[in-house]
Amino acid sequence: MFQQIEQEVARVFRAHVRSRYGADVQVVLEQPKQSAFGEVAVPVAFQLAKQLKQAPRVIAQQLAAELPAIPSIEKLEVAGNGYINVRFHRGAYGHGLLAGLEGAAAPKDPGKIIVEHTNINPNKAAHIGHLRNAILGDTFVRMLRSAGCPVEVQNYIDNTGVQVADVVVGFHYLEHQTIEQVRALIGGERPFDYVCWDLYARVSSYYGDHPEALAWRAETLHAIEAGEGVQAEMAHLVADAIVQAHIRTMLRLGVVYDVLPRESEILHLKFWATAFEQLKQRGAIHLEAEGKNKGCWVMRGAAFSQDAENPDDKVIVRSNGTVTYVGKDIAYQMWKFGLLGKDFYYSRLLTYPNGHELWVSTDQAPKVQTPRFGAGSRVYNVIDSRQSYLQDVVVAGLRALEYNDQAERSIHFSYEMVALSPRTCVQLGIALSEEDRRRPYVEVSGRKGLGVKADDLVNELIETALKEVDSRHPEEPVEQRRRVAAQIAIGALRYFMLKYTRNSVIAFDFQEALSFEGETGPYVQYAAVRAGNILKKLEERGESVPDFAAELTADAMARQLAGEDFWQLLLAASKVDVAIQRAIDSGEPAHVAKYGFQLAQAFNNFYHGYPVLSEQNRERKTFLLWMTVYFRNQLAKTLGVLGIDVPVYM
RNA sequence: GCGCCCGUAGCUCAGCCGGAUAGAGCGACUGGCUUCGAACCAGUAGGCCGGGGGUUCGAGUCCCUCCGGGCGCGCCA
Repeated sequence: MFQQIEQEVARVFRAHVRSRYGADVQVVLEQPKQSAFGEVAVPVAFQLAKQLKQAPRVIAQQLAAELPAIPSIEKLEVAGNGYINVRFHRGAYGHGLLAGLEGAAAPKDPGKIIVEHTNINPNKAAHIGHLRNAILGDTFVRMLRSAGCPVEVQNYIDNTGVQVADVVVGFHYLEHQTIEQVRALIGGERPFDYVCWDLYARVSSYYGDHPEALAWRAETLHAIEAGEGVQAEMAHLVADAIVQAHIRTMLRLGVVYDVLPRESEILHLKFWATAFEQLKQRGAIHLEAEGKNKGCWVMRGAAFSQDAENPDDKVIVRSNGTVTYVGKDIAYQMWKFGLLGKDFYYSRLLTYPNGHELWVSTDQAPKVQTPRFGAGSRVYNVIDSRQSYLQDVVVAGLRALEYNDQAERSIHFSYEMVALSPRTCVQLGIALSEEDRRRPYVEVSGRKGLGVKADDLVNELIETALKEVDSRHPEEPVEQRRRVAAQIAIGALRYFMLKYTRNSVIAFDFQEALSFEGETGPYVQYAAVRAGNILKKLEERGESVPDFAAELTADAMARQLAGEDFWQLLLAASKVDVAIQRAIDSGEPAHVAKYGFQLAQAFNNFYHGYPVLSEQNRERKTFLLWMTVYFRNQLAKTLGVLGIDVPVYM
């Protein structure tokens, strides 16, 4: 509703400026600095001042006096040096919201959007850095879907890479385990992804002491690529089991996927060979005849490097004929846009509890009809900012193939790393140097096995939340208390990962993450629960929710919204879609989180200032109840976009 | 060396395309529970928006420069 009025205001202003001054301006609308100034501010007089050589204030006065009437607008006021502040017709606005005239705006670009996120090496348990990736990606997907965009969620699985090979080295060469023994571990007491977490760290440190052991890695990689031998079989076993573990971990946070494209199929279905041909034909890469890259197929550094002076070329195919990670990524990116002329086969990996199906790539033609994936019109790759150089190379590859539109629509949705606060390092028993102790944060290393595992963190959050829930609701069933505690824990975690903008390094701190007060997920959840409590209490008293549409006429709305308090509250609550759209445009899920927090603050204000149930005036009480229902719905909608549930009680 | 990111209240961070008096949470200090349950609310203190130049009607925001910090720059992924 807010958006529609904004569009209408901009349209009328633009048309009027064109006919009155013969100038075509893009009318931008702002939020007035102070809410008392009105709902929308139009600074168009400033834009015109230069062209017309007149004071902005004079132009603003002319515009305000002469602008054709807009039904949803009550009046225009000139303020400051030339702002035109717009005041909505409050009764009509409230009545419109009540009548459900929201109407989601149609997406500008109806094509399918692909969002790739999570993308964890399937060789060990997920850690908090992976959580930031998955939560950012998943929330962005929810934002896009909320705005009506069709979205496909991909989680790329590098099941044939060095990291998986290293764990196989650990099982096979260091521990002399057979396939059967590893299989037994998968169903064993200790979570398999935790077992691999430790083993991977051991293998990494073993390489440090015994560099000759790197031959084992080479042998294993070779076996994996050839698809033969016990190491290859073990690699599949390990990767598949770890993928299952990751999917379970992410499901706890409400993160689900549509398809898992795997590197093994990129290899077996010769995606690379196809891409290689295109790259060669179009001259995007060339065979280096001499120098340090002799015998390699390289991409010219000038194509992607920011360093104009002496750009280093990027090796795409090594002199031994094997393709690098970037090369494979170019092929994968081409597939995402439907530019490869090839597709995977798919098989169903599992069905989520809500019925959603998860598919995985395969190299075997299926006997039954399956969905198809890829061929998107816009691609977001949620990848940590440390890989921006490689992402630049991938985009340069598309450009070198003259897929300029697609290069334009390849978006590196980058974010900064999650480090640990020094305090949390000490808590985890990680040794710190004097220097580290003084830093605001300390980077952790998966190879050393240092860091916070995602499941450990979630477990700890649930235990902390459960203590609170138990103390407040000892009479409720244990199972339900656990469910509520889990919802609060996930709310806290998701909000924590979302409250920072993407290019801010998060210094993860247990104490902060475990907090449920202030600007946190539980604060927002609590507001929604409180709204629900009012309605629950109403029914307990034998009253029922009034027929709002029948009782709250536009006149009644106008009366109730005449006061500044209610009007500002309602206005804030009506802007969920505005906030989401703004967050999509700026690529910042944090903006939705911030909005949710402000919405909760607004409701807590309302809750504190206006006892709903004890209100004596009939119209006022009906209005307050409607506000309660409206707030609860808007809070729930915002939380839903953040991937956070509203518990039944708190 | 080159490139990218960051520097805003004691701490952690917001600040939309340059706009009106720079915001929030935490922490500190004062107050508020008669259950629509305080995981809350009200209030106080706290700022040369890293420094310096510029652009303009106007700069936390854009440009240049310096200082400080982080991250990249492999025939690893």
